[in-house]
Amino acid sequence: MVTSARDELRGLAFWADALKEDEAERARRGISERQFPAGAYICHRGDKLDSWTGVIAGLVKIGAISASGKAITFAGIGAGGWLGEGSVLKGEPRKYDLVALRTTRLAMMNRPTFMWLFDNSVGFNKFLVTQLNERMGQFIATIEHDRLHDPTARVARNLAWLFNPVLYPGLGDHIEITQEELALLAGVSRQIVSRGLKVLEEKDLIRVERGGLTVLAIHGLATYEGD
DNA sequence: TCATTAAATTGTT
DNA sequence: AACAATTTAATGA
Repeated sequence: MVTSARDELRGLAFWADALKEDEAERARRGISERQFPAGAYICHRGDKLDSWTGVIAGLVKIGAISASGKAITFAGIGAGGWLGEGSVLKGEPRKYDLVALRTTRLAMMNRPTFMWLFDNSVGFNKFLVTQLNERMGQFIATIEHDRLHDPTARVARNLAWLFNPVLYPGLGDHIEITQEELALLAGVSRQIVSRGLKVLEEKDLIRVERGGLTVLAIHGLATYEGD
């Protein structure tokens, strides 16, 4: 049976649907896979990692270390998410750290391929604009709710990010993430996550399972502000 | 298939 | 941070 480049890509990049066959072929050739063990740094701030990066399986934390030495999480990226288009577009060094929170497989598209798609593919650009716009909205919302000190609300927000249906369309309503990993994302202790998830479950926003959870009301999660 | 053991995850203090 | 309880995975009869 004949499999097109687009079919091959579809398994690891949902945006391949928006590409024409020759574009998909080019994209596939420019992508290589790498694997990182749990806890490994994928890149440090300042590195010139000029590859556009997609998460095939696993979980990646985007964060930084502030001047005062505190670790800050900007976002968590689950399977199906792509990141780094900003740094690749501008040819700049990364402005943040990437850490694999668990064993993670990444698809890395080299810069020439990325730039070629950027210059030639309408479908690819549509995807990029959507992605950038959605991320922008996410950060605005973060700033708006800057005074979110209720730890449960922070957990809720980080969860809502992971489930952003625009950024990660392939994802269902279920995700496999341990409470420990969620604690690393939200920047709170595992105990807080444990209690927080129970609160959210009581409010029928999620259903807690072992080694994962199911989201029942994504909007409620995103707007949860505590009591 | 079932029982035992080890490892991982979660709830609590 | 440490501990106990619970669930899953792995192993071998």
